[in-house]
Amino acid sequence: MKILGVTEAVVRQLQHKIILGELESGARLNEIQLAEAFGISRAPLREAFRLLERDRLVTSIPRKGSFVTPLSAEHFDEIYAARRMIESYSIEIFAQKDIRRLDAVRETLHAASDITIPASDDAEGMLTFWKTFSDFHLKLVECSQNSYLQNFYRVISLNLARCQVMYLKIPGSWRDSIKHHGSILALIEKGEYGRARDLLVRHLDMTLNHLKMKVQETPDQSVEDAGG
Amino acid sequence: MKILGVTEAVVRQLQHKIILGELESGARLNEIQLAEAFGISRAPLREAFRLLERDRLVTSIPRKGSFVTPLSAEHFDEIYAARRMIESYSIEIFAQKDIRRLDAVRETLHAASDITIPASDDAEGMLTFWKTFSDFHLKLVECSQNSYLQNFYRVISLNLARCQVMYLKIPGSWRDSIKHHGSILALIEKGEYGRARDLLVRHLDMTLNHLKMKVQETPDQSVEDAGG
DNA sequence: AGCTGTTAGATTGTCGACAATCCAACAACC
DNA sequence: GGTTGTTGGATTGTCGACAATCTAACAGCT
Repeated sequence: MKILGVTEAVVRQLQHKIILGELESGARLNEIQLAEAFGISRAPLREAFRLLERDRLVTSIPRKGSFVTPLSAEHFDEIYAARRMIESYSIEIFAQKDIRRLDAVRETLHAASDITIPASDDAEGMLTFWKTFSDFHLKLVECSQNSYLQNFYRVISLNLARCQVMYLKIPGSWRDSIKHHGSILALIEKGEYGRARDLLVRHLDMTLNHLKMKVQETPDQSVEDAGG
Repeated sequence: MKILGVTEAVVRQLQHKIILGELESGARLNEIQLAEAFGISRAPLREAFRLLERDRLVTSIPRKGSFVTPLSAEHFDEIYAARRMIESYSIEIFAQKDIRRLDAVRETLHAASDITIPASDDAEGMLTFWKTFSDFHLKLVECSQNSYLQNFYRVISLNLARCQVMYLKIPGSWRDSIKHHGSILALIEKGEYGRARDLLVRHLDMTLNHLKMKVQETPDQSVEDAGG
């Protein structure tokens, strides 16, 4: 129970709803309705919209309204291209700066290898599951010691989460991911940055392909009414 | 004279003030004072803050206030590293996708070659000067056809502008820049992407070095009171 | 019938006021 | 004298109401 921080709480809730798809891609976000639903006034809600807009989860059009940022198949390519770029760069940084702060990365990987795949209706489980995996890549990017990149990667990561929620249902591929992550980390530790980079890119491409296949299978999702 | 769009107008004005250094790095942004100065209420001003926060020009700390995002020498390195990464990537995309949409890039370059260096007290001139140059790089990034990258580059570009305002006073180096830009474009058009990339990186490194030298020369700036 | 102007409803934009919180100066105590 | 508790002012957070704007349905005209 929070004493204060209405905006913060609302941001987190909306964030989760958008990631989990409870608020559909492109859905209108009615200020009055949502304010009533959260039991707050419109002022902090609008603040929350701006924060979410910063993370590209919400798109506001002046005098028109705010919407859940649409996320189509083309965005998958963009997101993965951006990931490829940033994470490749991060590995290059290892080579250049000889950073040895991999403890945090290793920890996140360890956490990931223990986790179990959540059921499709287990929203909270899905979120922690996503967070665990995204943390590995995030820690990797943190090693670049570039705050701009970290910010950017956070945005990427959040939107990636929206994609991955669809992908989560594919069994087995997550086990492969954990293996890949381990191999990448091992290569970095051995100083074989080139091979680490290659494996990373291959891993990302594979994940992207799986994701796109999955989306092709289910071109239209059942529209769920999130009003009540 | 605008009929409506208070927030938009305020955003632009604050943006310019921050870029030009009229609002000092780290300066507190008092809501009441600024609202009065602009002749508006605090609501749209706060909205403006959130928008500027998205662009990393303003940093808000909950229940503490909003501040002009500090920009120290370390940020120069981060910004230029990010530029290097993104623009290198953009050139790689040329190689992969064989994009031939360079007309826009060429136009911006042409515009840049005509421009004259503004006087240090000519604020408007400085802004258009910056915009002209940043457009070249922005158009380059647009060729990547990745909206995430473009958004990110916009943020980079805005913060870069803050750096470059300091740099503007170095005569001659801008002429070099124009030459470099021309050479890079020519290499891309000839399909020599590797050399284009190398020149770009060299150009960025040189600019960064000039910038850092300039900053070293003037370690403390005269603090200007922007309150009245 | 199809198009355009009007109008009513809904929605966003803005405002001024109040409540909660933070900060700094001052006083009391060890 | 230094440290801690208190108190007042300043500032941010939140609210409800009004104004400006947009949307869409309806009526009137060609």
